[in-house]
Amino acid sequence: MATTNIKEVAQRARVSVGTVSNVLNRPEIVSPATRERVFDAIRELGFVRNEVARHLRVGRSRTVGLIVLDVANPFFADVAQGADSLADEHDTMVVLCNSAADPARELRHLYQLEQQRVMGILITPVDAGNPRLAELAARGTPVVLVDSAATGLQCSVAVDDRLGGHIAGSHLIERGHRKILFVGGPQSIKQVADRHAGFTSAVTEAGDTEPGGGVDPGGGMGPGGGVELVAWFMPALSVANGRSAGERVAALPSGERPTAAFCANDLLALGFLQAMAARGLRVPDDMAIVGYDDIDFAAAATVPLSSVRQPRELLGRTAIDLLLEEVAEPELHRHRQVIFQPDLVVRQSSDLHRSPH
Amino acid sequence: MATTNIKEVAQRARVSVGTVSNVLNRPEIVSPATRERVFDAIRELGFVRNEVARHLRVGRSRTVGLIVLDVANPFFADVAQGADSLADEHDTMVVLCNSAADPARELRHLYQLEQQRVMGILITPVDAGNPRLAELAARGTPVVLVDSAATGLQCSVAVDDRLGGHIAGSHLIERGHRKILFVGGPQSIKQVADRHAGFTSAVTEAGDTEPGGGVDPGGGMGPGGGVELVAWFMPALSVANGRSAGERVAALPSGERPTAAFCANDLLALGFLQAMAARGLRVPDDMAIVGYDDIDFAAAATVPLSSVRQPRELLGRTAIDLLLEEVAEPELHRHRQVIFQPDLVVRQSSDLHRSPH
DNA sequence: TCATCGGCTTGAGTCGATTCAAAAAGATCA
DNA sequence: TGATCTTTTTGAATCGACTCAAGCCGATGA
Repeated sequence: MATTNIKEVAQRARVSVGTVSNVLNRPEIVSPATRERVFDAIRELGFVRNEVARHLRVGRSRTVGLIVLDVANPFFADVAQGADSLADEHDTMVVLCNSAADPARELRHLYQLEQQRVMGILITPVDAGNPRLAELAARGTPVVLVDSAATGLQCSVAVDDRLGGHIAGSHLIERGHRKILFVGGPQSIKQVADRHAGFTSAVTEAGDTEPGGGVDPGGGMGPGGGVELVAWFMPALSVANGRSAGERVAALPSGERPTAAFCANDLLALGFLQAMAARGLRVPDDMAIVGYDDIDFAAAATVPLSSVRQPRELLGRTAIDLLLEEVAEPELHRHRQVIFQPDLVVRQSSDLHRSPH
Repeated sequence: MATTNIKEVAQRARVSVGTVSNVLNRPEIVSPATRERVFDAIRELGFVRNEVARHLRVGRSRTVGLIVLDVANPFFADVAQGADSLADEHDTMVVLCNSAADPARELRHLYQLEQQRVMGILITPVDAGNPRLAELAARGTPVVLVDSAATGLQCSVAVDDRLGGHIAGSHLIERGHRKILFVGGPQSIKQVADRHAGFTSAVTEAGDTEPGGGVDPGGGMGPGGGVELVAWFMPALSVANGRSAGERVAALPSGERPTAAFCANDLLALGFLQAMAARGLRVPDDMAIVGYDDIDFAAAATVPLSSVRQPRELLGRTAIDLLLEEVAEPELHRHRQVIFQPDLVVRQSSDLHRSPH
């Protein structure tokens, strides 16, 4: 380890360590001649400042942790990109961590980041009610919830998932579907629960205006005159789980089979779509599909996918913005909950103009 | 900032700071009674060890930097996941950084990571010949090249890109194509150059055995009896660039238009495929397509995409492995270059059995 | 009772950069 | 030339945890 330190630089430039530090941090207070000598020494020795020591002394870090549910999901990649771009403008580094929706991994990352004394943590929590998050904040590490609304104890940026679910539901009902499947992930994930709730509410409203319509919003596949709803909660929001949900649906007798599916994210939807193709069901004729997130691949799918769009990069940027605001004035800071509106991008996968059956 | 330190813990437990440190690092040498008292104090105060101070003192960090060309590309997400999983087993943290194929961003990240005195850096360099990488290693931060072969100055893990290009080229020629387009990214990216070179070599070999075949491997669209090759190098390996290449090709008169395209990665290929659909060209009938990386979305595309598959997670795991090996015994360590073999997954996008024309 | 020994605990010194009061050097003016 | 400012530079103290030589203590054996 041939790491040069500030002391060697000082020796070489024939000044004190204090002066080298000044050159590094407030060059304007050092005389030009000295400053040049120090710069020369830095260059000759290949000196790179030890940020660890600096951090220990000043107590303030220049890195932010971002913990997401799934790095392999392009949605989060875009959120991360948004966060990174704004952080960069503030000379701050974002370290991206993957909880893979596993509470134990999430906890480990939280602990590691706290040990590192990062400036703050942006997190899409596995479980938004996790008391550890509040404890973290209390111990001095600000936390911003991303894609998940907070309850006042911390800042958050989110997209209205209930509204998104509602939009998707209304769209499918409007297109004439009367038996609709919701494909979700673990209900403990708030996004899943909210999208499902919004979706259900759309169905309920439709049932109210439906003449003689009996609605079954809860799940289960009972008979009923109005809109029938089934909900399946898969163990993860992945392509593979979407595929297995699709296969399960395709195996149903065509009379019992829903005519449309709303998937809680695009990965599920893409897997679901693959299963349809594999089982010879036509999309949207036999099965309409709406996804969520509108990742770039949604438009490039076997059948271009309708999807609820969220402002992905803006989510990331706003989260960093809230964090920087909190760090800049911890006293004055009032926690804020920012909520964006999603919108639906209709593509071929749900765009059947005639009513099915 | 209510951060408790080891001193407060010591006071509360009525022991010295040295003892608290011992409890933290070698609990077995502390008597059970004292140990318990200290653990109690830690719990009561909510003490979390300051990794920054620890790192400064012991000089060794427990984090590794991973700089990739594009976090939004699922290929790199999978590499990162592989790295993360092995690092986790060694109680080490991976911080993921995105260079976005921009040398300036890459440089900034290298600098930040060196300042943080990370244990080492895994990087998919924008320019593998960058002398900064060797300098970094010389100054004490080990570097492992990922998805890019090194020349002996450092460790590397890669997949044989020339071979991958060759496999793709042979496949298309075998399927009867005689006018083939290569869609690449910046030639400065080694993966692009190698895939192109391998691809060209496949064509050249085919030309040699072709009766009377004049081959034009370099690019340009001159006439010739054998296999004709065109190469377009787009500014980035993205879906958008693939789309614009596709539109450009679709605009050609059908006589001049290639019948097949090999794209340097799947993002390009997916964009290219979208453009074909938009312009009403059938895949694979009017245009066969082969991509590279075999990301999960390739199989889910409008027309399932043939693609050259790489062992993505294994790349990441192996990179961490090499790094840990180097860090464990810096003296004994001999740099190694690990190379994996790619293979082709044939799907519908290139699977036309009759010869085109 | 005293010397010896092993098991625990102590606390000063250290890692590298920053800070700031104080000293030194330089500039200005009478 | 000396007094008075102003501009630069200095170096000791500091951040929090780790290390290790030295000390303490109780037990054991003579």
